[in-house]
Amino acid sequence: MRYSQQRQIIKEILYSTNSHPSADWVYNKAKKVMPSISLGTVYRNLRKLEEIGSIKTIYDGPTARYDWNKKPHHHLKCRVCEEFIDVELPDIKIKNSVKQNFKFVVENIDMIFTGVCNKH
Amino acid sequence: MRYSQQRQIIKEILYSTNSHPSADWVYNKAKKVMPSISLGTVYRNLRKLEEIGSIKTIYDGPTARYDWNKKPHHHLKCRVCEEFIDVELPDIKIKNSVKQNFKFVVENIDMIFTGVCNKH
DNA sequence: AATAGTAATAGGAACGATTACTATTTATTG
DNA sequence: CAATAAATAGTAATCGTTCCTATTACTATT
Repeated sequence: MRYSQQRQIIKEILYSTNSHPSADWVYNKAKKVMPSISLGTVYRNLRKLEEIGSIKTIYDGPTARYDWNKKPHHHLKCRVCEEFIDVELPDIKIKNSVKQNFKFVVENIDMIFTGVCNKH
Repeated sequence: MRYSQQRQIIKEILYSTNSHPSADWVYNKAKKVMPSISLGTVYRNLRKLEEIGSIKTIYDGPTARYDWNKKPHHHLKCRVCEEFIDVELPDIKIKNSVKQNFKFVVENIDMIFTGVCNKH
């Protein structure tokens, strides 16, 4: 994959926040650095960054959000401030329970805990 | 809320399957019973059924799926057959762990286990 | 430094899922 | 059975995302 300034900017924006932003948020931030950047470029590069394993995609209802944190982890979603908070939780037991009880080979677990965070 | 035949049909379709169907799937099934039904009516009534607590909505990427099973439960998603399978799992421990370690009041937990089911 | 080759871009059209709008129909209630 | 208001069908609009295409810009080679 060839270097591109646009992709570099997008990557830096993602790596500078914990807010698990949407593509549109990234696009608006990127426009401040490079006004000519297009939304399609943002989507294409987010997909590429995901492909090469630089970022992860999480889904918040119908919209995708992007996360630089590649360590396996789950998310707390505060319904007051709408923030996503990363949490590393031991999920081995629950994974094994699913494997044994349902003969289902688990490859990935997504957990979203919705509630109220400690700021409220 | 006033009775409507359309809503009744939609509800019956949902309650007759375990496949966690999308709005479009419900629409196509409903058309077989009532050819004049419109897609907007399906969406409006799915929303209403959710509002009054008759069904639950789960998100599969950009598309919503609807579930008559109101008992708290999680989902296994087979990446081969694309089926969603309901599972009741004890999540009290993990919930308390989140509460204690992150001072986060958990109101709801959504877990999606992606992998391969026992048919493959 | 100029060139060729090709990957990446900007901008806009297209797409799938969903919601909004509006004139018409239909359930409910006196 | 007539009045009223909620629900509908059909269609336009919206949202998030992907696709398309002519143009631009990295990079390797001269």
